[in-house]
Amino acid sequence: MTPTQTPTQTQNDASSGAGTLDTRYQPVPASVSFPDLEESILKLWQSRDVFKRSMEERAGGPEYVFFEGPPTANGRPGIHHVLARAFKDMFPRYKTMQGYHVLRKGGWDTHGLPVELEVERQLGLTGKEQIEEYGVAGFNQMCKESVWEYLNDWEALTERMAFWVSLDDAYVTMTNEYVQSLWWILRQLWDKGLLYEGYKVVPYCPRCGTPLSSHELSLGYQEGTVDPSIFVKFVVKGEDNAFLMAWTTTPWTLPGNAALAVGDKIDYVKVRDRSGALLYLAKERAEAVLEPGYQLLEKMKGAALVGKEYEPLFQFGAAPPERYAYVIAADFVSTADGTGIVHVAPAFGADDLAVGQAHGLPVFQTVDAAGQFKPEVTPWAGIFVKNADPQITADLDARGQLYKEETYEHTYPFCWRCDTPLIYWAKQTWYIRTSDFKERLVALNDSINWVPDHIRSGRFGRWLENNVDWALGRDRYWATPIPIWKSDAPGSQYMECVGGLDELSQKCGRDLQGLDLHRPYVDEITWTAPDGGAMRRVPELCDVWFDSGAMPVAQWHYPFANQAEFDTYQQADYICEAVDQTRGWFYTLHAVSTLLFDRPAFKNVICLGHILAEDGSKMSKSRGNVVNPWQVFAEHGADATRWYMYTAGPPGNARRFSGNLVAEVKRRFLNTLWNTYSFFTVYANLAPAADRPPAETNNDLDRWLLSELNRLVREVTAAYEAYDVTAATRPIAEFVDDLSNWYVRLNRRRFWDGDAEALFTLRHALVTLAKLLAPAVPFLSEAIYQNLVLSVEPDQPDSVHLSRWPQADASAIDTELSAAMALAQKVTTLGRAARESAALKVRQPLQQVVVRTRTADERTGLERMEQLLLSELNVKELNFADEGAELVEVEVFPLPRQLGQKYGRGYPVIRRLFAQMDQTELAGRFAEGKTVTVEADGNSYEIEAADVEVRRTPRAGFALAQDGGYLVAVTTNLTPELEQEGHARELVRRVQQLRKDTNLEINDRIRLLLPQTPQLDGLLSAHRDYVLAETLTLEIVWSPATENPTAEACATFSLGEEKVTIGLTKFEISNQ
RNA sequence: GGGCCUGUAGCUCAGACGGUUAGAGCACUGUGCUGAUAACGCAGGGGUCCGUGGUUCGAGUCCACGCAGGCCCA
Repeated sequence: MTPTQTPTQTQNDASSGAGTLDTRYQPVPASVSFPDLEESILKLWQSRDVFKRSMEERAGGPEYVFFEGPPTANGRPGIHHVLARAFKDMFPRYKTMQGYHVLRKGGWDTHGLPVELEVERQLGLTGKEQIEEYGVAGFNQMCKESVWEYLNDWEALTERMAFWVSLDDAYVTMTNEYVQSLWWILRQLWDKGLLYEGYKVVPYCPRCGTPLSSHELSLGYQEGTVDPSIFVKFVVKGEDNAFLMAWTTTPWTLPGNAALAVGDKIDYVKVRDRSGALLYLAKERAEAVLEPGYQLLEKMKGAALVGKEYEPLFQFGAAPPERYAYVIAADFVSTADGTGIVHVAPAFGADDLAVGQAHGLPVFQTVDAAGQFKPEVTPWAGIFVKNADPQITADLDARGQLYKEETYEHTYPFCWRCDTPLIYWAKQTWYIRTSDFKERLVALNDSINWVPDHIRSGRFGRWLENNVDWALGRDRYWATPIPIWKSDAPGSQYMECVGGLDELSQKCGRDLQGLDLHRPYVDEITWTAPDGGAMRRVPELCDVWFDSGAMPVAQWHYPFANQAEFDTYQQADYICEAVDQTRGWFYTLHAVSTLLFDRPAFKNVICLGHILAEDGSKMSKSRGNVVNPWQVFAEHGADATRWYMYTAGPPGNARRFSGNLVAEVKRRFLNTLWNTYSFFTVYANLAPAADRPPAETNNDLDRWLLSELNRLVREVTAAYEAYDVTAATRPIAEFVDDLSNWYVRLNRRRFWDGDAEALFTLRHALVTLAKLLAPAVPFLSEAIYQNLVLSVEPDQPDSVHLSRWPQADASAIDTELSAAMALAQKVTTLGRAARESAALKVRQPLQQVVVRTRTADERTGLERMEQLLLSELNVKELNFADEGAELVEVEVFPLPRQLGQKYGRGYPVIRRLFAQMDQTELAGRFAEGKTVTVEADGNSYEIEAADVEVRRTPRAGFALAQDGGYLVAVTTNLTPELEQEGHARELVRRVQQLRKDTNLEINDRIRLLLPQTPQLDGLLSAHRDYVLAETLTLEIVWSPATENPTAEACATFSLGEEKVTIGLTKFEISNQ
């Protein structure tokens, strides 16, 4: 690694090398099309192969590992992808500039339901039955091709926005290499006993015999469905005639009951009804549910009911081995309807199953795949469950366990195909036993740096704490097959998990190289089981989320190849996706890594909020408010789009997006920077010594700018290190504003004069800015760097993205100067406001400005800025309000922080008393260092000078403005001399306007024609040099412009009381 | 129904630790300045800091309970 460049070294480099007299920069037009500029930069990068070199040239440097969360290329990339890619891009760029080697391997997600649905749509198929008819081989072939449908769009967009990622080296989840790595992982989990077959509750159509996907489910909701609504009395064990009252709209699930759930913070009551039975239910529900005439006996929280055992309603078959039939606490319990006591049937509800798993409850699967009660449910065996509802209700009634029966109207899902009411039904599927690792998942999450921070213990942490086993299996076609083979011998439970293609070849005894590891081909592989059966693959496929979660391993085809690469890149320093990935990729990465390697998969993660339309509504095709990224790029450019994304608000917040919002940042930020850059090149090219750095600048404005610049470098670097994108970008915009509207404006004269120190300072600022901005706006920063650096220092890296990140030079930081300048800016603002209030133009010089600061240090700082203030405010003297007591009014202000802390409720009293006292006398005592003691209501308060702020306000004869304790006043009386000087400035301004109107070049010299009046005569004798120098006048001709035929232009205006007409001609210099 | 987040000017957003008069940009109006700027300066209108209650001498800021919106999960 070469040593990192510091500002000082830049100076040395420049002075030793490049500063020859004939150096020139490319002329930069004042206005620019950023989209055109960006296209040309793209060509430059291509021709110099900069992206590849940004990785190659850092080989051997420390590694910074970025993981690309794989998108699916079967849909068009949208603006939300631009958001994620913009945030993904900036840290690898930053780290590369810091000397790190950052491999940016791309990735594509190619499996899963979205792909299948798209192919179904293309083929006009609906449902699995038709897919099977069409043929799985052909269907999957279509999927394989469909996956790349929008690849070109993705590649083009990625390049256009300058997201540097190696797409030609991307991992692809459907390849045999990738699939084999997944198999290897599953085999590891299998060997550790972490794969098992268990129940999963799915919306299920008993007629079609198939689970429905969530989108199928959404097709079939029907409002106004009428179901039974029964209130069931569960007999409490060990209490006499006491019942837990539960409510259900699905009586057929009662034989599957395993527990009752309460909310532990919900209030419950125990009542005696008219029959004498003791009933437990939620306090809030008692009145609505119970027949009148009950008697309240007791109140308790749900937590007090937890653990209470009850008699199971039914018992079928062998006695259940596990503990069940007791009260548990669950957070899904509410008192919106029912009784606040929820019947839990793990086989028939997702909540039920989850809470059941958490408590180790049994799953009573009493219903078969046809939706009929199984044989062991003897009273109702073979009956379709919905038809059994009345019989079950009647049975409960007969046993005295039905409190009452009603009907209930609600929205219920039906099969969109056959209109059969769906049931929620637990089917057998493959699980990964993640819940065994809950504590490790939580503990390892603690070390991850989440942005925003609250995700760690909030959304993600909560998710981990409530971890349930990962339902891995899917009954579909286009995904990674679960590599488990089962013997088909009757009653056999023999299974093997296959960890790779070679292993599969061995097992079946033939070379399977070239076998497509998808359905249906992989299902054709069988061999003989030890028990004589045929080994056949289980039908399920993997959840696609497992594909992406396994990418740290599978992107390298590990462990079959690339051991070294895997070792280096197995843990990411940085990943970034939108917030919906907390339960998606963020979780699957974390889970796979924890189970396999017991360490987090990533160290830092930015979790982005979503993109909303300009009006804050959701962006969606149906609303027609989707923004096309290409259009925004074409109109405003990728830099502007990126900059908006970074600066619009905290990354975790949802952000509004529109072309208008991008246009605004382009105008305010990019244009300002561009114009400053353009300005620099104009004057640097006019001044031969432009890039000769001065040894050291003594100019306070230069030193201030360098101080601010180095503070900025420090601040931005720290923000990058903390993954705080807003803090890494917004301060740059503020600096550019200061640079353009303060530093450049105040120094115009020096640039005009070709002042080497000013030019060097500005160039240094622009070059440093280009580097600080490179990760965020890669195009504009490249354009500036190419011109300002490479034009004069050809030995520097030939792209800003190959250059080194600037280091803050602490010695250049002058906090006193920075504070003083900030105050000077404030005073200037207030001074102008004061002038405004008295209608005194800035052009008119005034005698005096009087400033009141809050502290003595601030006064010292402002004294250093005296020249600046005099010139900015166009006054002759700077004074401070603590001088000349006769000129000012005095007010003593008790400071709330000091006195509030000291005396608490005494503060308002002190404030009231002080207001009644003689302010001048009071101020005098504090000025002498004395304390003041006031008494009220028997309390005595001692106040020191430090506890008050003495405010002095100029008396009559001043115009003033104040803010936040600061006050600026200017004298309003005009002497003849001041007035004359004002006229001189007015004259200059008019001449300048005339020069402009006649299209003179900036450095053209002129001959000025003036009428000989006493006023102009006097004015010229007092301010002749000033007028000549400002207007580049070589000769004054005392002749009325209107009568002089040589005048090229003339103008008439008022100068005080007098009306004058002036003219000018260009002064031709021979021998030029 | 549960979890997390957000709520400050018409719009986009800042507001460490509770403390002097809640700020900036955009937009609007007026005005001034200008030989870098489709700029810039100044002024004006525009705020129940989502609501209610609490803690405190003092709350946009802390606490509680709500309301609205977003996301995720049911």
